[in-house]
Amino acid sequence: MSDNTAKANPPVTNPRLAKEEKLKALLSAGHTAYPHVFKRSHQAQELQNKYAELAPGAETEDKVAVAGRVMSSRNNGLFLDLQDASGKIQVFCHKDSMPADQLARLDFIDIGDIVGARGTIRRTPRGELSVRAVEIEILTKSLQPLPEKYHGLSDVEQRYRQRYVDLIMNEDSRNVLRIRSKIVQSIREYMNALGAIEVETPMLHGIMGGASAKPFITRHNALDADFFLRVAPELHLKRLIVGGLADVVYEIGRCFRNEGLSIKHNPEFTTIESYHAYKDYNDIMDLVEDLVRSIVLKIHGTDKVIYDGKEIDFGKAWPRRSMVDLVKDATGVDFMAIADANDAHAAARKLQIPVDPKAGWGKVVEAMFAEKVEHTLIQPIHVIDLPLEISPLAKTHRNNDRLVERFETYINGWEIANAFTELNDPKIQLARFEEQVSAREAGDEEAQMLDDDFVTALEFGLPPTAGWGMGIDRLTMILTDSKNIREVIAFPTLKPKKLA
RNA sequence: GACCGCGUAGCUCAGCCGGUAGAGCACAUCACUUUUAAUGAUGGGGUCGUGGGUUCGAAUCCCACCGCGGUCACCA
Repeated sequence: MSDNTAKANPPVTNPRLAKEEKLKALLSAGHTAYPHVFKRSHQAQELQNKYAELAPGAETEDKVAVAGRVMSSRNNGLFLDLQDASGKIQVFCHKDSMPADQLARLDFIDIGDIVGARGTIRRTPRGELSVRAVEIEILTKSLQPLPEKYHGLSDVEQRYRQRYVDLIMNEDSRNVLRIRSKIVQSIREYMNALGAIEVETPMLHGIMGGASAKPFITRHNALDADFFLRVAPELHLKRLIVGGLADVVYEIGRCFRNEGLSIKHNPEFTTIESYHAYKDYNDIMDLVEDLVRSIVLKIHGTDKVIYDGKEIDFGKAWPRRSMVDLVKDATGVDFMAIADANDAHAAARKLQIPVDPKAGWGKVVEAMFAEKVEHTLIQPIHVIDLPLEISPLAKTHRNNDRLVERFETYINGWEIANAFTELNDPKIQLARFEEQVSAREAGDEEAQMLDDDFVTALEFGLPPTAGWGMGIDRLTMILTDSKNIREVIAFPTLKPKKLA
């Protein structure tokens, strides 16, 4: 208003308030802070590529229009660094190139604002490709101060809670999520090329099944019913094979497990699961190996990847070793020579590995594997022929009734994929479900529930089928050298901030 | 869930054997028209995570709580 009011107010020094003041000034000067559109001619990286050979000091008449966020400003706005989704380009705002009214707009522009600039391409004598601006325009006024330009945003909590700030500031964060997108896209392309069809099955399940896990429970009001958020899409996908929808179906989507968080576990995570009629687990081993190798090649251009300083070689043929053999290599104990659970427990005690006293032979073997073998499996390997006891949905091994035709693929000591020849005998499936129910009643919260309708589906007839699932988050971690699963998830689960 | 560590300005960090809070960036004003973390001068900005305790006095010591990270346990 009057000069008096202006003088009465102390100078605005809070960065946030200063931006509000500048917004007001911008509006009173007759500009808009949020115009509807700006016609760009190029992205920054396109120009960097197109003019890669332009010599320092060279001026062109080539007119371009660029837009992006102002990441830094030097010499009083003479040089602005614009960042767009492709990269960066400098905007050069010289008084000799800009009409006075355009030059005056610089007063309203802050670091963090999104601006558009029109002008000609040049390379400065110091070698920086620049747009010599004739016109400049605020496309979006930013009201929040950006983190410090040199160190950026490093506070882990804030990076995840305000991922948009992290993405503005950290190219590494942008790259990880971009690679994740490419991985998912590569999987789709691969599956579609097989003639598979992509499907979507329910996330709200009335019965928990498809994996051993603790579920989230939620409520549908109108139906007055509780639902489980799915722990796996498995049982629905097999129903689609029963229905003959396609010989190969796959789903890429979220699963939810109500368990602990860790650098390898987020409560919601993404898997691909796929089912293949008239195939067995041997076929799936070939498929998983070929698929993963092709993704690695597409992402990295080589079949070798460095994770945490270790080279992982996806190129060589992946070994196929039985779980019991691997345990034998690591411990000297041949569990196939051990007939019953008591002897298995005795062997575990001798190896000083704690095991749940209720565990049967199969769970003891699994515990030995988890303790002695798992972490050593850095290079890709298919661990095959797992105990039946821990595999209620897999078909009994054709040569050994204590085992199933199942494999887990390990890379970097982590289970990346899990697959089996599907159990399709409805009577055996019913019996396996009943064992799960008993385990549940005995206190095993992760045991599955009896899915009657799934048994009915099997009674209609599931063709010989093999299926598999793969954790996309973990694969992405390995391919982006990420040490924490939260890095590969745009918005990882965090405890909600309590309101004061 | 258990244990260990961390929480100071918008951001990155000092300060922590108790004596009433500092730097750089950012912000404001000024100077400067070929910079690259631009530069120089001046200035403003803090419930030191929250609550309680010990003390003449607490960012600093103690306790509880909240949030985050790491390790372990369960799990993909």
